[in-house]
Amino acid sequence: MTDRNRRRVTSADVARLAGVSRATVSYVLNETPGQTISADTRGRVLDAAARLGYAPSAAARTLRTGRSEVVLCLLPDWPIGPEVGRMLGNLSTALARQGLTLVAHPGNREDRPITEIWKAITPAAVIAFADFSEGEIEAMHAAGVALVVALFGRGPQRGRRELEMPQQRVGRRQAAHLAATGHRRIGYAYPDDDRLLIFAEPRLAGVREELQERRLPGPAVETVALDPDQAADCVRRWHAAGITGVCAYNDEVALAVLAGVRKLGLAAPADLAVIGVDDIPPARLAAPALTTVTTDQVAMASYLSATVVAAISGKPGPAVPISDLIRLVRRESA
Amino acid sequence: MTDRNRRRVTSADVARLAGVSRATVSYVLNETPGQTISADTRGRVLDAAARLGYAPSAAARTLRTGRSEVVLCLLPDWPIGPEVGRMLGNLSTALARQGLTLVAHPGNREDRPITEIWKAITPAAVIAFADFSEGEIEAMHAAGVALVVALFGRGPQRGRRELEMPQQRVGRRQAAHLAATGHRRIGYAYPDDDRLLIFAEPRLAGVREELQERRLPGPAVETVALDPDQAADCVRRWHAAGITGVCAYNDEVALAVLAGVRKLGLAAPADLAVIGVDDIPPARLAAPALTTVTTDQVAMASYLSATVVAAISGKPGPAVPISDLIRLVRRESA
DNA sequence: CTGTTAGCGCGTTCAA
DNA sequence: TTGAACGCGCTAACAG
Repeated sequence: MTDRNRRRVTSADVARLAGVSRATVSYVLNETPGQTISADTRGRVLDAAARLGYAPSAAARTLRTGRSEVVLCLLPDWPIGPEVGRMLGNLSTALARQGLTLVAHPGNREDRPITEIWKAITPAAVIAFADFSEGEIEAMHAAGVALVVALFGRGPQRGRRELEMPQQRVGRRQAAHLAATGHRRIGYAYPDDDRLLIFAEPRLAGVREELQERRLPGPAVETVALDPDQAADCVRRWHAAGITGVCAYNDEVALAVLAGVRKLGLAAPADLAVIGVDDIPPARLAAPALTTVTTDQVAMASYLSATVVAAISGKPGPAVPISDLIRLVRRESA
Repeated sequence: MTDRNRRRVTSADVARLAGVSRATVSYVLNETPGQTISADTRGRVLDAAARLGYAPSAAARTLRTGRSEVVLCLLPDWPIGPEVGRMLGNLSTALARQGLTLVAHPGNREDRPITEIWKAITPAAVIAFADFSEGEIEAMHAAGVALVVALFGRGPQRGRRELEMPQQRVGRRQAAHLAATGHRRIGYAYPDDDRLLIFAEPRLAGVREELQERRLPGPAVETVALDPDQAADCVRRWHAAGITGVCAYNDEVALAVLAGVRKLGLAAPADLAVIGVDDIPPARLAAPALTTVTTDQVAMASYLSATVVAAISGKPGPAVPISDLIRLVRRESA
């Protein structure tokens, strides 16, 4: 039944079967405003298209309109967890509502330069976790990419820094909770992976700010690896220094701290309170259940989506929604 | 300095600056075999292209050649963890070596149908986690997609089932370890999420097979939610039924079982041995450290990549590498 | 109001 | 090394 090696079905095929011109097909299928097509013709075209299984060539359309409906997200080269996954899902949904398709490119550092990637896609916009170089932004605009957004990154840059502020607030929230529950000497568990620095720096900065505002001493920073023994060493040092509460970079690091605490025969939060970030599933399954801070991914995604849509259509983006983005999930560890 | 609203740089611009025809530009830039271009001309073209920052339009190229360099991966709508992330990264690298660009689409079920997605991309191949319907496969081929691969799925289907077998082996490996360490009555911790069924079924089937071969009673299956209390109920039932070892669907479920064990004041592996799948970072940080089974993502990715590349070029794919894909990470819980 | 003709957008490739 | 046609959908201009 199915012819294996037939040509693509084009709008010309539909036109032929419907007995109309290609232009008419286009008008009907796109519901072009300002064009009046009789219900009869409409029906014939629609019918023919359905019968043939017509799918317009994205390439041709993109070529003609100079704009694709695709938004490209360049993923960071560090391991992406469920949080990023959720965020992408939400963003995808939000963009889909605007007729945009989100695709993500998993960026391994050994891969060819990102140039190759957007060249192959011709996206309407590019969203990345790290900064772009001036040259890259240059080149993308030259290639017709409307918008380039960097989610995180340091240094003066033309790309917007849409999500950096929330990251700092995450840190502040952690510190605030610890301070509010009576902790005075606080530690920070920094991740053992340079690639996470774009996230870790603003979070740590947030902790610093919060402590400063409350006139508490700055955090005792330890780099903690995802290993019970190494984490135990850090815990020992914190304990010896009179630290009673620790903000961890994320839940995984917090879990490592908890493992260290257990290893030393100590208890959380009695000997050391621990608070993470993300609320990954294992957090509530830890011993003790991990207190953590999450961001409202749905709100974040729809904000980001609005920014992208606005920028593509040349309008100014929405204001950053500062409130209610961050939530504390209080469990047992702090 | 940078003109904000200039036109795209096209091959015509390069041709003009280099003082040659567009055809020549194309030949030089693509290093078309069978064409002889003088070193001088070559140099001028290359130089002009670089000076203008020329990036060929992917859309035009795709339109003309009828084939894009993009491989689209349709992600499942369940939360993707670090394992899938790693796999995508590896696959991306492997495909990049072949000149293909991998992009992933995070598929939320509320999104528009997948049709919209490949229409917007025109990929050379589509890889998906779940099965496609006959109609979808039909439509994709009609739209010029060369290859459609379903990674998992049940039912007779034209799409290949490239990774299903390894999943069964994962289950077998879990059961084999438990059996080898003296367990006779074994439980299976099934995930509390219907969307995971495509993974869960083959894994459970693998456990069943292994037990059957060893003439042991079939697994006592419990659906365990990611919640300490509910997990404790399951553990209680297992314990009462004389089950001494449990294979969990994945590490998260295993962590839940472990939480249940602790909750009841029992100990792992003394009262109940637990073995997971994936080796997520929290696994080694659990109490006790979780024994688990992993698959060699790099090998898997390069195998999958080879399959895609072969199929795109019309050659038969490589054989499934059955050996050394699955590794046991033995820690304390089993 | 209905629908058609014609040409564009851009890289590729055959025939000259 | 080049002119010219092609792949496919969009849309301004135009004719019934």
